[in-house]
Amino acid sequence: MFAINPTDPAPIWRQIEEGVRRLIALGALQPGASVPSVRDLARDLRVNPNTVARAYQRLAEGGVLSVKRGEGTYVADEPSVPKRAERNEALRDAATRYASTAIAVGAEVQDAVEELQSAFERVAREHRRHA
Amino acid sequence: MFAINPTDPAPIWRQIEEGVRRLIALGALQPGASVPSVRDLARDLRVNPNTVARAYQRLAEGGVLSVKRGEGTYVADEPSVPKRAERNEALRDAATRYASTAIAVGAEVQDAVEELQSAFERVAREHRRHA
DNA sequence: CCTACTGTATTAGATACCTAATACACAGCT
DNA sequence: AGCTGTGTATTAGGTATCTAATACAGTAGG
Repeated sequence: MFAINPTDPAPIWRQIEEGVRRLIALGALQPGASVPSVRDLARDLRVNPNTVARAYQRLAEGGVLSVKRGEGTYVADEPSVPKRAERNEALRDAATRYASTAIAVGAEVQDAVEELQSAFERVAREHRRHA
Repeated sequence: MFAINPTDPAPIWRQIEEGVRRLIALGALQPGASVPSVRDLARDLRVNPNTVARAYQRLAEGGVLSVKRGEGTYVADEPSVPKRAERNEALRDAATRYASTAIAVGAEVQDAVEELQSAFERVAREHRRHA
């Protein structure tokens, strides 16, 4: 699936939440597909089942996953996508954080852009592999 | 100086540390210049003095700031800059985080790049203002 | 000397997060 | 029915962060 980054200050449940959204956005997880069970993913990520459960619950609330209690969890038939406003806000926020640290380490815009493009390819490729 | 982002999962002391590095990298804080006192900056950022102190101490350890106890804190005469290796690693890490969330919200590379460029300008401009 | 400002240190409390260990309720399958 | 695998809930303990309040130590200036 994906990996947890221990150096990322973001809480693990949020990393999981984002990871699932990523897989769906990339098409690695199609609508109706089943996602790993809470315990399976927890073992896979070397993480506590409660943490995975928290991420799944948030995704279910957000209409991204569909939970069938006792049976399993699936990608919703029509996975809800963030509205344009929220989407732009999130993107802008993330861009600000990236730009801030880039400037702090003395990088130029060009460096940051190149590194970003590499990251895009790398993340996408990594996901299509384990799909 | 700069602002604290409450939505940023990074701890406040790290945001302060990065903020100071940013100001120096942009030339808004020249070598030898005095930085606000612990209490002043704390009041300015609406934050506890201990949190600011922690950031200053780390920056002093890193050779970025020079502390004169009882007198004040100043930008080091030759502010140490991260080595190329660490710098690239940090940039790469930050780029990965940005790319990850960008993909998660369904953004394309072009969108992410544009937003990044805007963020660069915005952050730089914001700093030169309050310099 | 005294006051006012520096950075520093300590203690305590609150909150968020993660882990671990148990349970419980539901679905599917033999 | 019994077993196994689902998601869910609860309790406890540990760690990191932030805040608040209070001191202590050093410097500058009236």
